[in-house]
Amino acid sequence: MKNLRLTDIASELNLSVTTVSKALKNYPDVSNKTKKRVKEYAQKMNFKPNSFAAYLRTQESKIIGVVIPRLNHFFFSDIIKGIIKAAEKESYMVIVLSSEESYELECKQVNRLIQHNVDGILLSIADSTHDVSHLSQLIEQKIPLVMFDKYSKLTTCSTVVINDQDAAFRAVEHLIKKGRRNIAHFRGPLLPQNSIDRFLGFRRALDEYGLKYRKEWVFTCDEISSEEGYRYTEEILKSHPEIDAIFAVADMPAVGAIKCLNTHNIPIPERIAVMGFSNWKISELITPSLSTIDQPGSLMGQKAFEIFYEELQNKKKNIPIKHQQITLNTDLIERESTN
Amino acid sequence: MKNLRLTDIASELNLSVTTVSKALKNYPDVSNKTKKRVKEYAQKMNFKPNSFAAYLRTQESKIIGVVIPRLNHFFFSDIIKGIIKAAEKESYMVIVLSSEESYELECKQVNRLIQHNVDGILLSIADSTHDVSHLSQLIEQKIPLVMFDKYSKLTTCSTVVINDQDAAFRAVEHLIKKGRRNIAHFRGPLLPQNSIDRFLGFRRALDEYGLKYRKEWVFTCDEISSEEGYRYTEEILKSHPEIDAIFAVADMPAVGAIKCLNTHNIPIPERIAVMGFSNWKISELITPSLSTIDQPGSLMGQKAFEIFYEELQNKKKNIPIKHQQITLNTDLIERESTN
DNA sequence: CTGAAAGCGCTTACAG
DNA sequence: CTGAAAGCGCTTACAG
Repeated sequence: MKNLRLTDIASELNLSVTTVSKALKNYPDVSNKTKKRVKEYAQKMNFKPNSFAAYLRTQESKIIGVVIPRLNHFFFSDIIKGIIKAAEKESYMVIVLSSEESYELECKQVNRLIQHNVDGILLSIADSTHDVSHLSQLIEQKIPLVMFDKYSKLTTCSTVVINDQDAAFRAVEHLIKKGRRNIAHFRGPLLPQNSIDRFLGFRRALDEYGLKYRKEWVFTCDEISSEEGYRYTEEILKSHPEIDAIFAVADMPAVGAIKCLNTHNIPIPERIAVMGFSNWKISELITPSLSTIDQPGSLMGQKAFEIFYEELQNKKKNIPIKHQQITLNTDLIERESTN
Repeated sequence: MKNLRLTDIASELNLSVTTVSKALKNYPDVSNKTKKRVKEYAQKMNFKPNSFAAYLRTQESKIIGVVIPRLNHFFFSDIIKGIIKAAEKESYMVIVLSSEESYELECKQVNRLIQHNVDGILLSIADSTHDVSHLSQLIEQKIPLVMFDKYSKLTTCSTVVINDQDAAFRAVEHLIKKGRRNIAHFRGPLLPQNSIDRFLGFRRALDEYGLKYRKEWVFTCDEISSEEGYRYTEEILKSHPEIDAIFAVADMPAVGAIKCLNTHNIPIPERIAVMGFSNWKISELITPSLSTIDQPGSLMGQKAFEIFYEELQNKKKNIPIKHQQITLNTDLIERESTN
């Protein structure tokens, strides 16, 4: 049982391939009667045009590529889910590739996708990406590019992000309102915009509430791992006993902090409150449960696809493309670790 | 900058398209000198043949489809990672689709992949799949199918699995050796083979160690969620105070159990020991950390791809396909929840 | 309103 | 050893 071809339908219905093709695509110069016949038969036989053959003519592959920094990462899985669902609605297939947070691999994956003639690329940049010429190249080739979550300000393309600075501000403000005055920050790596923005939100909250910024209370998590969170928390217990709250750039280091505090029998939040960022599943399951910022991953993926699709339609109609910068809302989730 | 075509290389080197194509594919009837010229130029220009055009002749799309029951699920992400890495080595692209544990959606996704001319399908069946004709159809169409993790005994295809019964046996044996005598089991849904096998492993351990099986100590987690684990643990505390250990079909219900015991200040493992299954990241991060069975997700994905690739090569050479049943090893991870 | 024909970029059987 | 030509399954400009 091979997939049905236009030729098969044509000979079955005693029509030409041309007419069948046009009927299926609703060309105005085909009689309604013929259209009806063809469509009904195609429907019955579950005919789908061979996308590879179609591509050769239309240069549209009906495939998009997605490049994310990590595959086995809850937040990105959520985004992928949103992308795949949105893509399904427009009969798009999704090829997923990972940069493993490596700049070189990111370049390579982008090139692989170009070679495979994807209609567009949705991408979240790797932490180590310092140069964006592989992305500018996409813009030049007029391949729609949408960046999500982790983006670069240097690339002129549409983006779907959250307001990291604002969300971080609210997270720290929450700690301050709970009476905390000596707040440490586990920040992310130096390069990515969102770890910078979360750090800036942290600083702005200190400023606005008249708390002094101490750079020795800022710890850099290059891996954004629970191990780093654990280690820095031990350091805090040893060398900075005055610290009464931790705001982490992500849930993983926050979970590491909680693990460390539990191990040392330090009461949370009485002695040290902990605030995460992302609202991974784990944050509600650990004891005590972790207060955090909820990021709408699936929605982010969905929006990213929708923008790509809009840009593609405009490109086909030769409408000049206006890049969009979409900022999604985040929610502060209060749980036991700060209450 | 469009992708380079054979025509471009041919005109650049004053050769025919035919010769260029043959040179690149190492046909014996092209002179070494020409081959060298062509290959060097192609290398320099980073030429990759357009896979869509190639497909039309060879019927090979260089794309495989993967269908998993859930996208944002740590274990499956791990498998996907293994698949993508292995696929990359053979220049294969991976299209990922989700069945969301729904039989209908699984059928639909398999059909979408066939329509898109994938060279093969790697699949883990949905919990609700009760009929496998959509899979038998693949075999009939000679589209290689490899099932991983969750498989059906009714489909004649290669599989990559773990020995669930044996792993479950060892998990329960571990609890028994720690002195537990009244062991509850949070089992998975009734249909999937691996929840059946884990249940059978549980029973066999009881039998071999002379413990009585009590069906009122078996609780079914249809969603395999932490919420179910939490709820059943409350029920145990209320109605079955003699229970001194829980063996859960997966980490999530086990984590729910720990959450519940923590909330009620029940000491773990002194009063109740808890054993999970899968070794998700979360299991080492909660307090107390969770003893569990480590499943090699990434390796499972890798093997699944490799088997598909082998079958495809054999199919091309018209070698009859021998299906392989691969069983990967699991490890028992002892952590605080049983020690 | 319908259809013959060209062409997308490859591969490969065939001719020279 | 090299190349002209056919053909994979579509789409679409063109002819009638």
